[in-house]
Amino acid sequence: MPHRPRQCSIADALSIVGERWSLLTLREVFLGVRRFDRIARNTGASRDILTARLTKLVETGLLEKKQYETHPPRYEYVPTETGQALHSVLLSLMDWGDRYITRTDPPTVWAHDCGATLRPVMVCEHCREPVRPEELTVVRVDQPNPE
Amino acid sequence: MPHRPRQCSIADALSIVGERWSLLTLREVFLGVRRFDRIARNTGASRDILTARLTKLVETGLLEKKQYETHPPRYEYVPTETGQALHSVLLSLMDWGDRYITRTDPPTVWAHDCGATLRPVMVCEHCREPVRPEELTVVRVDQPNPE
DNA sequence: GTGGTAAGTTGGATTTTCCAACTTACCAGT
DNA sequence: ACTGGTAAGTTGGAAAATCCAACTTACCAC
Repeated sequence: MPHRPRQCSIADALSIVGERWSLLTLREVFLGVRRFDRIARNTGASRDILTARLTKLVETGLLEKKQYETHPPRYEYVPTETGQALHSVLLSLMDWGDRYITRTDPPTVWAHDCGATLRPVMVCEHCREPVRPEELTVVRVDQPNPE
Repeated sequence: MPHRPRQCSIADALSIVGERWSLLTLREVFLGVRRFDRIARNTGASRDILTARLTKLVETGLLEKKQYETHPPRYEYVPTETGQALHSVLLSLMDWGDRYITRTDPPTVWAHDCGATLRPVMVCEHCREPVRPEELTVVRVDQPNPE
């Protein structure tokens, strides 16, 4: 019986943003840093790899490469709707890092338009209660290896 | 003036779970698959890399390695509280993948204890409204490169 | 003419990852 | 007793990804 990996949207997502520097590149873009040199400095990615990542993020439709000057040609990278939608993934990861890894004062703080400092909470759309892992059950899942 | 990368909890988080196979390994653990061979098959990770990842996840306190049999010794990996807390990051990533990448029927579906199929939504803890990127402002952020 | 900025590209070294085969130790069936 | 299967790795060598510093092109400012 052949074995295949589990079919899963997490794996699909990681095939787009799972390589090193992709998510930090998006972090910079979300913070408003949209040009090559600055993204390179702020992330620490080497320039050749950053070129590859930006190209991929453009090809996969997360960023758009816009020319903001013609002579000489200069570009900036702006998020598409698909790219924007990843913001909550980064907020989620940031919140986890804040709580369990960094442990000092959060290095980055966002304010919500409601006036409060943002504390992102994941809730169930239906009942609006926070999602706790122990209150979840798998309904359907790809089963690559029958028991 | 020396350049340093931005100090950030996303980077801190990725230093723990940003390598290839870490998040898929955690996905399996959250789905209840907690033994080496099965995790290897379901993720597709090669065995040596999986060994390294599991070791790191144990060392960083996301998983606990429990012996469930002594002769011969056999182990299983169970999430700690820190590990559990990553579940919402994976839900967030899964939701993004479902919506923008996979586009077919979601391969994995969770039910919430309230009875509904889970649709995870990120809200502001204070006002309980969904977090939309355009309603956020950076309050404080490490500035590695002064303008 | 000199220096600086922006957005890359290049070559070569280093590090990670992949892959298949091997190991140890037990159990189950014939 | 022998054969096959399972579990949890370990090993050696090849392949791929990443890192790094230097180079390029084209403009502008002094």
